[in-house]
Amino acid sequence: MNKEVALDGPNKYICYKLSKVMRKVQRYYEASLVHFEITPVQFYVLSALLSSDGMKFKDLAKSVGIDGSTLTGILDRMARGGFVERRDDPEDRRSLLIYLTEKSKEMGPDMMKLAEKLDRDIKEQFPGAEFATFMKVLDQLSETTD
Amino acid sequence: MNKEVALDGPNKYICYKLSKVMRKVQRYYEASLVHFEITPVQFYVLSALLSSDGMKFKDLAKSVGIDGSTLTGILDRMARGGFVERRDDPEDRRSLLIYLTEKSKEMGPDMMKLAEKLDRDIKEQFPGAEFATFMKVLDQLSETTD
DNA sequence: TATTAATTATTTGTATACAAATATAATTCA
DNA sequence: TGAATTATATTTGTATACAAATAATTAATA
Repeated sequence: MNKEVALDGPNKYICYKLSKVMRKVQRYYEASLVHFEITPVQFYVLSALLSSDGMKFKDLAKSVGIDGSTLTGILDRMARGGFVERRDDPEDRRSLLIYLTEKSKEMGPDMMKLAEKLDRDIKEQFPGAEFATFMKVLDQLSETTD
Repeated sequence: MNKEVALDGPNKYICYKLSKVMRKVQRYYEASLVHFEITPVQFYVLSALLSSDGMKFKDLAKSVGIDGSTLTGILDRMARGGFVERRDDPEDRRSLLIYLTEKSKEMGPDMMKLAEKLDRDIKEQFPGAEFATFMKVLDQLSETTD
């Protein structure tokens, strides 16, 4: 009678739960951001540049917390989509400065409003204190300098 | 004086925080699991099979919550590493049954003990009630049937 | 100053992750 | 029964993600 597939399987592990929820939330973002023809990760990069346009490649990578070799590909696709452009750094010929285009400066605020709405809709499902604790633990996990 | 890179950037978005923490915790798992020559995702698959060996491919994909096209590649690498083998399903020639090898049945419990230790070390950093709330929200997010 | 070090971004290789297309097999139903 | 539909796993294409190797440039130092 019991067609259940596993007793616990991987579901007890923190890392497994995190990745499962992360992928789910990411697909939720994707479904809305697709109207802007941008991916969640590209939106994070755009969002960092909205705070500080013209960052060095290296600082941008640090600011979104991803590896430089990953960022190279993301910027390739964002440039192809007309969201950013690379410019030479006049002070260091090894370095690149990353700038938003007019298009992304215009679209950026709408994307941010959308993302904020998605976050509100998620938050809404929980008692305020519960979700605050959730975010607090998340922040602390992201900060610990292991 | 202020060389900070961004005022907030993407860091206010739930999805961004989740992915950042998830990647960090995953790297933490990786660093230990590498001694078994297995990746975190492959360990989740192994863990599902430890609960129920010989599952159908389709049920295994559902059980670990990943797309079938992703699982195909994961099983290729796990078979190459000697952790699993595919067998024909005698009842349905379209279907495959996935079995653990002797090697993975032997190593499995040690991997689980290790993962449980990693989880304890994470949990330990927080007051019990806080972490319980964190896991509760995580579970609820993973279950909502959006 | 010339050689060595270190820094910066890219490339290459491997591993997820998913959508869409494909091939094979089982099921439906006309 | 035979054709159309459905189910199953794989393949292909695109997008992260990171480690290691590379190319170009700058900094350090002998």
